[in-house]
Order: sequence, then C-alpha cells, then structure tokens
Amino acid sequence: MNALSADPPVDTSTRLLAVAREVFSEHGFQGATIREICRRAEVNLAAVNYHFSSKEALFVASLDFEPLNAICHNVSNEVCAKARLQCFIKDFITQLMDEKCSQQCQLMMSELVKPTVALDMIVQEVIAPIHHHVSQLVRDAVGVKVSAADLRRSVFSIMGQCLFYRHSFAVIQRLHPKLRYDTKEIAATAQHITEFSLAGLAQVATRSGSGSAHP
Amino acid sequence: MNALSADPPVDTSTRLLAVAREVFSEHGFQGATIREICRRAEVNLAAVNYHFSSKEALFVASLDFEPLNAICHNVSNEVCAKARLQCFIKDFITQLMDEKCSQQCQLMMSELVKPTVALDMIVQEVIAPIHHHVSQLVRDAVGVKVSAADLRRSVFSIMGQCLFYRHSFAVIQRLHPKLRYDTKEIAATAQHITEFSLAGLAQVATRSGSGSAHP
DNA sequence: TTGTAATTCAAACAAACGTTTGATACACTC
DNA sequence: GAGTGTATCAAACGTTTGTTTGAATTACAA
Repeated sequence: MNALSADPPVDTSTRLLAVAREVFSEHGFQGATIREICRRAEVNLAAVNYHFSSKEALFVASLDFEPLNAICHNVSNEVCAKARLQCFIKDFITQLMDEKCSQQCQLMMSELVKPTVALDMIVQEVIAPIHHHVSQLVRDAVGVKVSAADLRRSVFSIMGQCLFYRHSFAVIQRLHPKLRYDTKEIAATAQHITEFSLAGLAQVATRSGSGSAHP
Repeated sequence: MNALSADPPVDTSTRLLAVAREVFSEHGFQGATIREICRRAEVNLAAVNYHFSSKEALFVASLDFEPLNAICHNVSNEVCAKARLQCFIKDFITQLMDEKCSQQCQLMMSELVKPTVALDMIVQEVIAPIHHHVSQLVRDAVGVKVSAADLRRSVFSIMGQCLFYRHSFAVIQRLHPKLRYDTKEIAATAQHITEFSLAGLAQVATRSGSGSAHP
C-alpha cells in the first residue's frame, strides 16, 4: 500500500513529497514525524532538511489541490439546472468517499481542527471554487432571485449534507457497523441528497416571493 | 479565562480534570502535554501520574458527556411534530455554537480525525441518543412510513446541515470573514435548516408512496 | 506529641523529536 | 586523473515528551 511501489527511478525529492502527503494526511502536521516520512521513503533522515530546509516547508510543498479541484472543471453539459446540481452532488460525494481523495480530505479535517497556513491555501484553491460553483448551481436551480443570506445558507445545506459522510464517517461506522458505502449505496445517497435539497431549494424559492427568472 | 479562577478550595484531582478538559479539547490527546496541564492547574508535574496513573487515564477520566446530552432530555412539549423538529434544530445549533459545548465539540472533531477509545464512548453516550431522538422526530414529522434507509439518510441530512456550522467553522470564517454567528444569525440559520429540511422530508414522504400515518 | 499514611515536590529518567554536522560517495568538467 | 559541486550517510546536537524516583511536606489518628 506504499505510494512508492516502483521505487528506484524517482529521485529523493519526489519520493519525499509523495510519502509526506501520506504521512501528513494520516497524522496531521504535528503528529507526523520526519523520521517516519524518511523511513517510508527509504531515504536518509537528513534528506528532508537538505532538500526542503524544514519540516514545515516540506508540509507546504507537499500540499496537493488537484484531486478535489477536478470536480469543478468537470462541468456537465446538462441544460437543466436541476440535472447539473444532481450531477455535481453525485460527483462530489463520490470523490469524497473515493480512495484517491482520501489524503486530501483527511488533511483538510486535520486543518479544520487545528488550522495552519495550509487551511488558507486549501480554502483559496479548493473550497472557495467549489462553493462558488455550487452557488451558481443553486441560483440556476432555484430560478428566482434569492437573498445573499438565503443563497449562502442553501449552499451550506447542500455542502453540509455531502460533507457529513466524510467528516462523520467514523461515527457512521459506529452507528451502523454493517453499512458499506459501495458504489450502489453512494449513488442512493447522492440521489437522496439531490431530492432532499431540490425540495428544500423550492421551499427557499417560494419564500423569496416574486422575481422569478423563469417567468 | 482559566477554568479555575477560584483555585484554592478544590483538590488536585478536580483541578486536573477541569484543566485536562481544556487542554485536551484544544490540542487533542496527542498534542496535549501533561506539563501544560499541570502548569495551568498549578500542580506538580508528578500529580497526573500519582492521581490518574497515566496521561491516557486522565484523558478518559476527563471526558464529559453532559453538555450536548442535555438537548435530548430537553424535550419540548409541542404537540406538532414539525414544531418539535424546529425546536430541536434551534436547540442543537445553539448548543453547537455555544461556548459551553466548545470543549466537547472540539474534542469530538479531534476524535473524528484520529479516533481513540474516546470516540466509542462519545458515540455511545452522546451521538447515538441524539440520532435516535432525531429519528423519532423525523418519523413523526414525515407522518408516513419510510424505509430504514430513507429514515437514516434523512437524519444524516439534518445532522449534516447542523454540524456543518461546527465542523467547517474555520472554513466559513475564511469564506465570509465579516459574518458573525450571533444569536440573531443562529436563529435565522436554524429557521433556514428547519424549512429546508421539512420540505426535504415532505419530498421523502411522497416518494414513500401510500401508508400515511395521518390519513 | 508521636507515628503512619497520603500527598507534594524538585530532579532525573529513557525515549522521541526536528535539526545540524562533517565525512563520504557520486557525477561531472577541465 | 584532478578538481568541483551535489547528494547521501551515520552520528550527534539540544529540546521536549511521558514517566519514575526518593525525599520533603502535610493530614490525621493514637
């Protein structure tokens, strides 16, 4: 399960970066040790300070925003706004539960508990774009003009429902030990959140009264 | 802001437990040091191992389930199921954002990132009762019989929306720096989640077809 | 007051931490 | 082959960690 199954041809810096992403996501910045990073990367203990000058510099250098960022550029060409929202929710949940994003999500949770400089970068590079994206989806799906507060809270409602399955995963495992989040269960969950949220958004729309953008 | 403003009359064990709750919630189990705990409690370094035999034993002994547990026993005497759900959501969000629950919530987040024995106890003593409570509220509010999966996902949708404001608080601060969660904003947020969720639950009810408990 | 147990204290323990050092090995130009 | 800059290495640096020790202090019964 090591990130460096094919070791020899990659140089020390690259090996360190890959392993650093692993270890920092597993233990957070404080909990991770450069001794474990070097041991797993099979490099000398002094390599970190030689190539990156410090543990913190390695931490910042190892940050990777690609995995979760992908879902924003992965725009569906659905014309129906509600269908686009449905696609996003399914993509988002799938990514959240995917092994590939595991490191990034785990690190983000560590940062939520004890924010470092990394959180500012993650918010700027990953989270803000997602929220902007969802904001636009919500605006299109609602159809009528909604207040900034209603829009923000609606985005939070959708994000909150999705993130719950990542943030509270350890709780879900203990509450429902037999439940497995395979592809089928994830799809059903995404379907539920979509229907639940579209109904919620419709309610927000009615509250906002007139001003429909789809007359 | 120390938990021990009135120091002298309380004995060493009590002082240690109070300060331990502070420090463990601030830094998590690993990040907390018994030196800081003893310094804040103004007791000798050896006191922890003398009174509790180890750092981990102090950690377990310092766990406090009271604050969040209160909202389950605080049952409203509303007859209308939807009104009871509304009361719960407002109580829950208020508690989540309250200073009084800050320690418990912070510790819970640490446990979600890196679970220890504490998470099992917290799930059993605090989270499971809340989920059971919300399950009953949802059953009553929906009115019709829903499948176990629909019920579970609906509870997760409501919990997820509420917990978002705690789990992602550091993100919200960075996305909306000027936003302050005072009593008014919290009330508006609770109102939004209630309306959003009742609409979502109504959608789940229609999907469940016939079998209404309120014919 | 004396004797005994409980508690507190300064000091030290071994282990693990991030970082630094100086010697060694390697790759390359002249 | 000599010289030069880069990379790797074992070893040690000074701190900080949780825990232990043994003496000093306190509390309380006889």
